[in-house]
Amino acid sequence: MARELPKVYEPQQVENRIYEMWQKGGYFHAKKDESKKPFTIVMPPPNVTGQLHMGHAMDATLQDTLIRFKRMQGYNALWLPGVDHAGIATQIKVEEELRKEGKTRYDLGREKFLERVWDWKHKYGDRIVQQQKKLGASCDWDRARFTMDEGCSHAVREVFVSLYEKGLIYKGSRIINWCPNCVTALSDAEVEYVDKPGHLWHIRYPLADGTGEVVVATTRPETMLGDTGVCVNPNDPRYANIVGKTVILPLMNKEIPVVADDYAEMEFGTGCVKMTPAHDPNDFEVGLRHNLEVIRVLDDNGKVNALGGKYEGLDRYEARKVIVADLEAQGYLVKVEDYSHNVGTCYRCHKDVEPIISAQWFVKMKPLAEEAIRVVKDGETRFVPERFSKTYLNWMENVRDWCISRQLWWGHQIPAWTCADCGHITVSREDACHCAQCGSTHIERDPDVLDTWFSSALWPFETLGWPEKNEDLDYFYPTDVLVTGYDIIFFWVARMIFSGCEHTGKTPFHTVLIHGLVRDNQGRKMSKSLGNGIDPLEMIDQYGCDALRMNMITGNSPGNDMRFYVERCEAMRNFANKLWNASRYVLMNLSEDAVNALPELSSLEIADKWVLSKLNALIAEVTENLEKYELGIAVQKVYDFIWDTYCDWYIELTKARLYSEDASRKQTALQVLVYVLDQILRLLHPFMPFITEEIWQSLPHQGDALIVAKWPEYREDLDFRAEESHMESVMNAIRAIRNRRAEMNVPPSKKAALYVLTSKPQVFREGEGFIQRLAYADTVTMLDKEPAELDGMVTCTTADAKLYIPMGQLVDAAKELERINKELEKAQKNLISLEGKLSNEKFVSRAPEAVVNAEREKAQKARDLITSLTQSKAAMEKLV
RNA sequence: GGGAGCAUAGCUCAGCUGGGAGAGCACAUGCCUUACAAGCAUGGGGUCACAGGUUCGAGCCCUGUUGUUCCCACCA
Repeated sequence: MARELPKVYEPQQVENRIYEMWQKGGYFHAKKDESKKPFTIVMPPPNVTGQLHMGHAMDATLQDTLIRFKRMQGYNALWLPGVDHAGIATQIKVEEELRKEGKTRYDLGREKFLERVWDWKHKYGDRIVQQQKKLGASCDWDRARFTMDEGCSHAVREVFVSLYEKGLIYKGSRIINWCPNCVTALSDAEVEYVDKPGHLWHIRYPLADGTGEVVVATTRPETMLGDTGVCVNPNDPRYANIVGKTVILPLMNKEIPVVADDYAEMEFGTGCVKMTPAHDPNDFEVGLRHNLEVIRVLDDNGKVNALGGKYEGLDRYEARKVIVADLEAQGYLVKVEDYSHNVGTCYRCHKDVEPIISAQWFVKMKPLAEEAIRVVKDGETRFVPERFSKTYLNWMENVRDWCISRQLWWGHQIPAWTCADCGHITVSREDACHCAQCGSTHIERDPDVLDTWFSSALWPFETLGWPEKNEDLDYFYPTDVLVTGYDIIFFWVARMIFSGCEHTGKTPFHTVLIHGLVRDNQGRKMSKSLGNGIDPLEMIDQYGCDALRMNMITGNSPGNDMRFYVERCEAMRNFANKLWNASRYVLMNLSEDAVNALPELSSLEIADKWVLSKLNALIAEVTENLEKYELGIAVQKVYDFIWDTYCDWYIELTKARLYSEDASRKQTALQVLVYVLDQILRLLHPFMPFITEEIWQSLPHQGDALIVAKWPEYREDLDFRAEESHMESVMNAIRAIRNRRAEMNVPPSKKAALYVLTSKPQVFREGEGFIQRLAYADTVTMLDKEPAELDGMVTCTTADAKLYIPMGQLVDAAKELERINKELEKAQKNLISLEGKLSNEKFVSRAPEAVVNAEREKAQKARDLITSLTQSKAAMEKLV
């Protein structure tokens, strides 16, 4: 045939070439075409700083598989890629680079610093894209977007202003999560709570009137510098008499009030809580109710500020030590207990987060959440697996206002200008040059930028041109499926849904396909600090992209974490090689003028009908599985069909014909071989795109490329159930004979005669050749009754036949008798259980008829088997 | 405190609507059978965590228990 294929599949020789071919063919590009239905996936944009990791590989494999499946089904499939500017992550990277030069971002100033970041983006921003291409991603790269590009910036500005105009964005002083290390505010979602061992310090606060004292307990003694009250439960008899009095705040020597509020729980600690409204969200709330002063004692870097008296300038942890020591020295410390508690940490740098009162911008979430809840409850957006909708709804129903301002430079700067003269804040789509209220030109733009997720939230529609009206948006939006890990449901999925609902009036996708995390082979998260990460690119180099992709999908179900085993890559590489060699077998036998078409159905033989019928069922099932997002099940079926049905059986079944002199029989076999191979390649292509395309190109084919070939469909005319079951009868006989020979250690080279007693002589006559070849029989003889002489005969019994092999001296009568007894016992047990079932009146009357009949058949077969085994037993006993 | 997942062969995991307990790897035996030793054939190995319940029938549905992992939540 056209090309001589190497004996071992070498992905390195194939993948880049094939990928280039696809790109040149423009197959990844989707443009509006009313004659086709669109199918759209927007890619979760990886961080521009990112290095490809297994999570990306998982994400990309699932999406690419779906997109390729839909493309082959005839949809106008668009997979829209892009990259995220990743505010904090990127800024930190560039700042690190600066540090090596001995500089900070402040040395450069905002403008110069941003130039540096853009330089960095232009230099490295493409790396992750190149890596994704290695995964075989069939994205429409022409449409690739960046969350900071002009269009996205425009969309962000539009959304900010319109939400502000609707009163859904506001600026206010609230307790927010502050990372003193990253020096910025964080949203609630960006805080990770970690259980850390700590202490509970019990501190004595004397009553100002000298009549006693209260003892408060705290995990953060340094915050006492900002204490402005003490809180007890109004129903607590122990403290009823001191409510309204004041206590002296130790170290600060300040009088602060005792207030009564339900917040204090009588059972916990002493029932008495110190109030630090500037550094604790609950205290803040209590403070509001009781008019407590708000004194912020920590600065942006987590150091005690001027309001902290003599502790000014101390870092929060140093301050803690010194304060505890002072308390102890002055006799205020009652006791210290070990106490482990939840500490909020920054999801970026993992340093402890400080709750701090600060003026920030917020999105008012309640009104936005309503519709976002409705679309999921009404099934307009469905999570796969379903259980994640619970996670989502639970979050959405309890969502709090979203702090969107960040004290960074890299990001979308907030379009708000504050007037130095009248204090009015002007929020505007165009850059403002004067105050909208008083007209003053003494206005200054808010230096803060928006949370990175603010722009990611718009991803499904900003990438299609929103807010401009355009045909792509009309055609491709709403998108179809969103594929992502469960770890960013809150960060991203939830925010996309409410953003889509609010700004486009439509939920952005009908399905959210959730996958789990890829862990190491011990079940640990892959992480830099553990050094247990496995580089997907390395796996691709070693085993090929297709093998890695198969590893990601096989044996995995949606939403569940998976452990990564290099061994499975190896297994999948072996599978690729298996397919490769099967294809070589077919190609070796193909003539120059071979065509890819089924022969006349009338010329098909039993094996052909068997394989075609099995293929037909496979097509129906795999298509259904894929449509239900059961990729793991789908791929398993294709794998089994290829290895077991096609390679181990069908190819073997065709060998006699291929090596025979009968040209027309040979031709039929070849055409079926090619046809089935072609169909297999199509079914496997979404999972293993490279090898399938490479082989397909070598086969006779119509069309330019497998990537755009038509997805197989079930064909009524290829449903050969009767022949399928006849073939299975013959195969069962072959298996039984092989089994018996293996038990007796008879080598394949040692052929033996075979006598067959069967109720389906026709079938076995047709399968004679197969039995000879695959069960090492030199002759096959049909019997119409039990052979008279059973000496030296080995018998095996299948559902349809009794097979006799004269093995002469090879038969160890004692051993054989033992085997027969064992089998007989098993059969009798089986029969007893079946008869029990059938004599159960309830079973017979209530179970579906088909089930009952099947049991009756089984029982009959069991009886036949017992009869036949009993005869064999008798014969064998004579020999012992 | 609330919620969710998981528990099936030595290991890692599938098992879609309840009727046959499966795959890969590992293990054992025999094979270089003209596509493939990265292979072929054959085999051993499971109380489907435990206890109840529903059902003619439960790995699958319901209740509870135990173990384990994760998510959410302001108990100082």
